[in-house]
Amino acid sequence: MATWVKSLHRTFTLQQAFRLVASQSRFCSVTPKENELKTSLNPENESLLENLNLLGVDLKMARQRQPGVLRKSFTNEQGLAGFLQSKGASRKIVASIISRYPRAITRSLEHLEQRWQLWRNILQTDEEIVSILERSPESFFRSSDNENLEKNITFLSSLGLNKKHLHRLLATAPRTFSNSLELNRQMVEFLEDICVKMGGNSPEQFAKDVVSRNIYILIRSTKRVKANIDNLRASLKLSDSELLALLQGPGAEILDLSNEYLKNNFTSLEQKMRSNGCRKADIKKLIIRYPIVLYTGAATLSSKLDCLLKGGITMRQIIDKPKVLDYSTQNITAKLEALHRIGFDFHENGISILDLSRKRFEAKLEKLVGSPG
DNA sequence: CAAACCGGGATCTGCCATTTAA
DNA sequence: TTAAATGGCAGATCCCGGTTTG
Repeated sequence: MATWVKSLHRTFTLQQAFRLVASQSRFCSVTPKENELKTSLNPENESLLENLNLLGVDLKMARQRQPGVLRKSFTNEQGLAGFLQSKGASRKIVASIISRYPRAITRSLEHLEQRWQLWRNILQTDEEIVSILERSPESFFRSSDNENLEKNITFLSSLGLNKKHLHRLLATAPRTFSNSLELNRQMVEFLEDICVKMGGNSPEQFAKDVVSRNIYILIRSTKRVKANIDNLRASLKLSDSELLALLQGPGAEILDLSNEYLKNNFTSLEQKMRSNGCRKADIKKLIIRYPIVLYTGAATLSSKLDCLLKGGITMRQIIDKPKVLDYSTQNITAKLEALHRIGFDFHENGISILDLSRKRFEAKLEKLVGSPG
């Protein structure tokens, strides 16, 4: 009874009252067999199921994800639906949200209103929030702790992240804001510790730089990030200052990769380069200058390198100009073909031309054709 | 002027396991 | 003992163009 009373603070509809009576009478009339005792004592709420059905919710999916929600006596599916629709979500979106994260229907209007406002402090429009909820309902609904959300915003701001950073963070890694403040704090402190241990003198700046360069870092475990840092340091034999510079710079982008994936990518790149006559120093140089090379899966990277080598480009040139690896194999192939047609000489002219956006490349190509040389 | 530098945009969730709360 | 809350995991690039530099 106590829990019922507690949940009564939110809108109490006639429908919900009816549902209570219905489920009680069902409870009384059933004489369960022993092996069915559990489910019969706490069956799914029929009128809730009906409600959800009317909303277009995929019950099978909801049941599979959070079965307990379907057994609750008091829920707020209508309030939630109305709320989301008032923010511009279509019926279909609402149904999809509830199907994928049923617990959403346990939130009160008051709570929803408050949480939405907090998100609106960072995101400009309701549409933007709706699109994030559609993408990832869990990020918004998994935690019911608005106070914690508020503290997170304060905390992240205190790191020196400005409005634009926060926007990017919430828009692309919304889970960050549902983390407990403590978890976020741990990651930040972990990063600051790294900086201090490596002899850096501005740990706060370091942490801020890493977070703003890798917006996914706060939804990773410190264990994972630590393992990646340790592996990078060991496999590249980095000094403290080298490591610090790498992490504070472009290296931050690969810290959130899963440990095995990063390790595999490194090993396979190393092998590939060795078999093409590179030495340890070459490998180190490439990765330090262009750590994102490790972001690419082994198979993809390998065929990309093959494509370049086959096109008459040397490993040496790639190491000196790693940005050419930015583009897809397909893109590179097309450029190589176009350049081959006009007899472009990479030895003479370098490979910078490959590291050009489509527009710039085409403009360049036109010039080369127009004035041969 | 071209080349080099540099950062940002799109996207990045959905599930499972464990801990905590009622 | 449930359900809620929370933490953590695997997954796996490409492209563009403004600005600075030479």
